[in-house]
Amino acid sequence: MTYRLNATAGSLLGFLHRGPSSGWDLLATARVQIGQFWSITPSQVYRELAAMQAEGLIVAGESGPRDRRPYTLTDTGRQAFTEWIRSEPGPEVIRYPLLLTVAFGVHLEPDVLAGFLDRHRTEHAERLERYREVVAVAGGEMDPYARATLDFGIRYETAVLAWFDALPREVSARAPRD
Amino acid sequence: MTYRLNATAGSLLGFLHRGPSSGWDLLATARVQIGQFWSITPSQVYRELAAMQAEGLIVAGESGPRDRRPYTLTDTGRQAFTEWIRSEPGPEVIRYPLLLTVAFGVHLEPDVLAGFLDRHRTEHAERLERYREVVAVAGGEMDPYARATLDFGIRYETAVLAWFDALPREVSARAPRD
DNA sequence: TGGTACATGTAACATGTTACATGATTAG
DNA sequence: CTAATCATGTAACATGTTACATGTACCA
Repeated sequence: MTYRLNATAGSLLGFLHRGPSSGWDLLATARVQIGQFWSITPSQVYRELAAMQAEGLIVAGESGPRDRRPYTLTDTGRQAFTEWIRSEPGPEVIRYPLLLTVAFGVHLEPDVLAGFLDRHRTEHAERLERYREVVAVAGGEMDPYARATLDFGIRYETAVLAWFDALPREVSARAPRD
Repeated sequence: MTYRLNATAGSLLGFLHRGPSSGWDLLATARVQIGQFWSITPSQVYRELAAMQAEGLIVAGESGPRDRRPYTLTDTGRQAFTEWIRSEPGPEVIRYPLLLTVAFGVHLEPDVLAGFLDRHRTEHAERLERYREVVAVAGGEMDPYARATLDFGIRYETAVLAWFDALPREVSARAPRD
């Protein structure tokens, strides 16, 4: 029985297949590649790396400049990753506090709710814009898997924007003042 | 400074505005009303209820049949809820393990990945079906806020299904066997 | 009258978040 | 030479998950 990986640890191992890398770099990579649907904080990265090293899934190399400590995948780690990636992915979890606010919108001043909706809509629009730029710039040479997850992001943001725009006045309108 | 609520606790207080209710019933209500974008387990409910009672946001009534213990909102609780609902909703969090699997799809046998995709697609299709039925049955008399969150679910599931269907063969196809 | 679903909870653990501490290096 | 950023990490806490324990009421 090998060490049971959680999804965050599994992803880190996945990135280590590309070669040795430091926690800092892994964090940056993760944020770019899977950040849209799998958030990761620095603490988590270092915690998982420490745990995985203790289990022998990775080994730390000599620390380089600025204490950069490159981690390398071991055979045990490779095996653990393979096991993880082959296991049935767990259920999707969406936690969208804005929707809670909407759900209890009766208890909220229309102006306040409208403000929340505005800000969140803007954020989604910006994200969509960013994804589209990535496709425009790098779309051609992306591998089909990365491309598929990016496409998910684009479709998701598009759908969310359409939702914002279809919201009935009672929900989204600021109270008229005159 | 009143007690700082988390979103789960805030939602429970929100439901208590409709009248006293037991933990069990709150759980059922939450699963129906906000379960699509805010998962809740029994443990959480009882833990938050205990904490909120300790803070005086709610009071437990006489336990009825089967130990049902109805909780009632206090004025302090009402105030805490108002404060919570008026606070800027936090960022959205999506955690979709299937997308991690896709992202690392290079390391996975095509058949296995195709199987995962199949099962998840089915689940999304079923969910969409369920939402549509709710609209068909209760759509008319739903309040616009509940309707808006349900609409979010419908648009989300629709977009996800479209994503599944647009996946390129390299990603979604089972290896041809012959 | 025996099984099933109801109803509340506790304990242990896994994961995620926030805040902070520390020192190294680089850019201006 | 000094401020900003890089890079690693720890500590404390909040939240979420899983497994289990306990007893109650209803229904066949």
